[in-house]
Amino acid sequence: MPHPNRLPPLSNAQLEIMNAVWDLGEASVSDVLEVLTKQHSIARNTVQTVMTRLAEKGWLKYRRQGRAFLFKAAVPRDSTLRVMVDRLVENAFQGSAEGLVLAMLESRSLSDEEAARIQKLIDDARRRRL
Amino acid sequence: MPHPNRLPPLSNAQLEIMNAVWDLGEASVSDVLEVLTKQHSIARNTVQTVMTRLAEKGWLKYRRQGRAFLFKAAVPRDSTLRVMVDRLVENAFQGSAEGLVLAMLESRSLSDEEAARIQKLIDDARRRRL
DNA sequence: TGCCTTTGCCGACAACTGTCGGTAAGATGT
DNA sequence: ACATCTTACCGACAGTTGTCGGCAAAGGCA
Repeated sequence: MPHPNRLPPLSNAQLEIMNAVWDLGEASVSDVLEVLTKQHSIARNTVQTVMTRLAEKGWLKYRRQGRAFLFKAAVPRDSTLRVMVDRLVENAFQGSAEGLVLAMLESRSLSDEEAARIQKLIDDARRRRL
Repeated sequence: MPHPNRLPPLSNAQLEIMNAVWDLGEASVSDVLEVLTKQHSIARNTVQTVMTRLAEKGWLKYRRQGRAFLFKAAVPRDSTLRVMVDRLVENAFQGSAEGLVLAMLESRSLSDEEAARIQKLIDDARRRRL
């Protein structure tokens, strides 16, 4: 179970594929292709190539099933997301998580309902920790 | 004043340089080099190349001053950071800002003091908005 | 048996990135 | 005037990414 810190960062296209695999649990190239084509046009071989490269790098593992391969994520989604956020905080916000939240608040993409839910989230987390 | 949405995403090395330029306001290659070498070893030409390419892409603008060039960010830092966060929320958290906050909370990199300050931040923002 | 579909494999390619070296032209100091 | 320093300019190179095409084997169907 490699830690995502040791792995190179995921590009957007790679993340899309990882998301599909995380959602599906175990998936063939065709399965992932099916998911992705719902979002935008993409060739089978593109998916194949990216998945192979993700496996080479340790993001995916796979096993044969008959003639095809079934891929599974080699790294859990949540730890990967944590690392991504940590990196963003570190690189873009000089380590200030507040800075990140501030940026979210300034962006219209955060509604008041969401802000309220987030507050509750933090509230609960703090209560649990103290 | 291009909007960062129209610009290709910044890699890590590029972000480091943008950070230096944002901090300095207006900076020559040497100025940026000086800042970066405090963090890690890097050749002058590396900085030069990356800055030139950032200018080609519209992240930086520049003017001559004597023999050298002075660069300025062509895009404000805050809107760039907003876009970066929005993209992360979109691509990694399927649009859920809560998901991002949850990831931060799960990560040890968020102390309780920070959590408290963040709560206050959201509190203030909500009060101002309502 | 012969054809169509699915799938893997190999290779390709242009773009971008991070990294720098070499050269040469001005600016500066002695 | 000469040596040194600073800086821009040009070019290079290996690695990664996103994108796919073509071929061939394996399996299923008429």
